[in-house]
Amino acid sequence: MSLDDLKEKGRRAKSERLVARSGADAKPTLKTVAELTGLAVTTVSRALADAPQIALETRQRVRQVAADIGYLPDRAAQRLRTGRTNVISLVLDPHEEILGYATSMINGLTEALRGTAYHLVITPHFSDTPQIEPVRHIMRNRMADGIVFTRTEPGDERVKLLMENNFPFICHGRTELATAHPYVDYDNYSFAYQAAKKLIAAGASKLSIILPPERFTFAHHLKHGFMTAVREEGVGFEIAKGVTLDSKSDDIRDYVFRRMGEPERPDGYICGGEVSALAVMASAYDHSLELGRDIRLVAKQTSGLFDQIRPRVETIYEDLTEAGFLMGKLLLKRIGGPAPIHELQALQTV
Amino acid sequence: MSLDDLKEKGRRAKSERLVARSGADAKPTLKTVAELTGLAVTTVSRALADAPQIALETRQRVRQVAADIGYLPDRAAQRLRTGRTNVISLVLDPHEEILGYATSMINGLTEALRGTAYHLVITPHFSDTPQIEPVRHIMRNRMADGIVFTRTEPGDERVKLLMENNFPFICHGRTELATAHPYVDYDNYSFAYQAAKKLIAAGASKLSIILPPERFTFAHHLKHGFMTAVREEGVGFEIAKGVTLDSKSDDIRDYVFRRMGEPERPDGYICGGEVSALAVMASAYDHSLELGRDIRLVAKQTSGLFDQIRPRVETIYEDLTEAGFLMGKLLLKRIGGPAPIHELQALQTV
DNA sequence: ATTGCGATTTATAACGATATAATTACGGTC
DNA sequence: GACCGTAATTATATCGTTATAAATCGCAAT
Repeated sequence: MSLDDLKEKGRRAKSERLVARSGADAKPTLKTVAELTGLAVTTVSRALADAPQIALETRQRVRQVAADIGYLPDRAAQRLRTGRTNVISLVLDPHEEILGYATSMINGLTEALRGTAYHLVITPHFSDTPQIEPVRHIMRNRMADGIVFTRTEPGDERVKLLMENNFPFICHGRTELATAHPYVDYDNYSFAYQAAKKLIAAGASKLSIILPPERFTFAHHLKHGFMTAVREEGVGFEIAKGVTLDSKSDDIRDYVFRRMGEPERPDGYICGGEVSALAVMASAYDHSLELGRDIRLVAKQTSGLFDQIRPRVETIYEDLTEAGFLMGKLLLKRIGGPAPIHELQALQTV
Repeated sequence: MSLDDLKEKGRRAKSERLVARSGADAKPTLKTVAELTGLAVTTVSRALADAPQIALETRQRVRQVAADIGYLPDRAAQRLRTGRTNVISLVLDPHEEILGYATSMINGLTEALRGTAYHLVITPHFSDTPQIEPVRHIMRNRMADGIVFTRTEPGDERVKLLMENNFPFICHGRTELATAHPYVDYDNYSFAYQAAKKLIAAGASKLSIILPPERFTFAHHLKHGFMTAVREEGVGFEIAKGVTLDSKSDDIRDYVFRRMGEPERPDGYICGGEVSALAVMASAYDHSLELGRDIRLVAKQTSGLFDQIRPRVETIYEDLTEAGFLMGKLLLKRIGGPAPIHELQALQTV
């Protein structure tokens, strides 16, 4: 086909388009583009997919026309035909009400998904059903191309299930399974270790740490880092009993308040979350104990919140937005092709 | 479980999948149910839809078989055929970093959507594109059956667009347009009014309020409530200049701190958000001003955060989770059939 | 027996995309 | 000019569902 022919074809297409404009306000489909270009639907499809068998010239022309009329492929049709959903599911545990936890993750994820065809679907996991249910459901019914979840456990059933079925996923936190799996984690060991060292260096003689529920892997990491530090320093310590970072904040405060009134009370607290840190501060306040003198505190900071808290508290930062972003990117890499797992792991430093 | 065990399990899963191609383990479709019941696909479809033309006995039998084999309709196919997406889009502004704002909304929304066929998709609205873009995109390309958005403006373009096109939506906050539209709002007028009255009753003589950016309707409501109260009481007042609730929290603190060092400083602050309230508290602390004596504060509380803040701060509660829940329910009602708009409006009391 | 009718069920055709197989066009070779 | 191979395009079938139209059945009325 000569250049002139192509130009002619283009002109024809253009005028037809003007005619069609008035006729159909309807949503443009491949058929629309096909009619405008005078090509077959199949050709248009392949042209837009940049298939090498389609002449470069044609590809460009199709691309142009598609852009002109604002053609966007129908997700449902693509999904039905290809089996790909273009959906990433974020399984959220409503217990994670730790202020901006979910928000930060979501912001990071959407940023990672930006410019891709992927949509982010929030799948709640209601407390009256087993943790694994939403994951199984998404996988079995192909509701998404990839799953993101959090609060990973040492022998996490979700990880097992997804690995067995070779289903793309990424989780925040990691298991203790022998098999490697994709994850993004924060170095909670170092967090607790360094927090303890800081407290001790500041003069604390008996440390206390409030841990997450024991079923989560990061509870073990925190505990391990904590124990290593206190043993190295030979300092007194205790682990908060009866409350966890998941407890209602009032319960945490009640516990800490009570403990502060007892003999041999701890004088250094490590808090893995912002709310629990505030609860410790409130307890100290209610006991008229002065922070930084009677009681010391190192908290994990995941938002800008503690910049406004007085008296100033020593914090160590965990970037959850970045974690979300990383998870998104790694998951996309995994979905694109089966990337080697060692490339799908990331440990954020303290 | 050992590495080899996992690998073996993986292999098994893989081969099962291959064998299952046409077997009973394949994802069940209408066709599967049709074959099992000896009925036509059409009949099964209608039976599951509880069409009255299908014999009751048949309906029950189909329902039973479908349940037995765990049949679930394919969303993509349904969407393609019916045009309904079974998706609700929540358009999120990443600027809404007001701690748990988004999380609360999402929790409420998922609770409202629970048990329905609707999925919640998070659509971010990036600051480098016009606010209306994601909404227009969702509407034009039928990416969702309904839209939820927040931070409504007096002449909100999104509301106009969606109303004009009769597209189901609900927003948090309301416009000042002549046309009624669905919304869920909080009574910010009363909030500011009552907050001011509380401060005055407690002895404050010059009030200050930090407002949201002026383009949002609720900024006007807050201002109006505030102004009404201070005029009624004939007390001094000012409106924070140069900072809004959307400002970086450090900037808010810097502003308040500076203002507190100047003559004729306000002695009563009204904060529409938790972070700004903390910034005021931090400023007071940094000036060694005592809260409740030198400076008073009434804050809007949307989480349990302030239960842990000391000294205790007077707050007025806004339930964002409930707002999300309400929005979900009202939107579903609107989607189900065109409910009269007056039934789709809710004003949460202070 | 034939017709008609309501009650059920079924066949067919789409929705919009893509994978696969088939077709056309074109230049070069003998 | 017939033949071939490559490049480019097109036809057909299909994903799983539902809307529409058509068909079947049993039974009563004629």
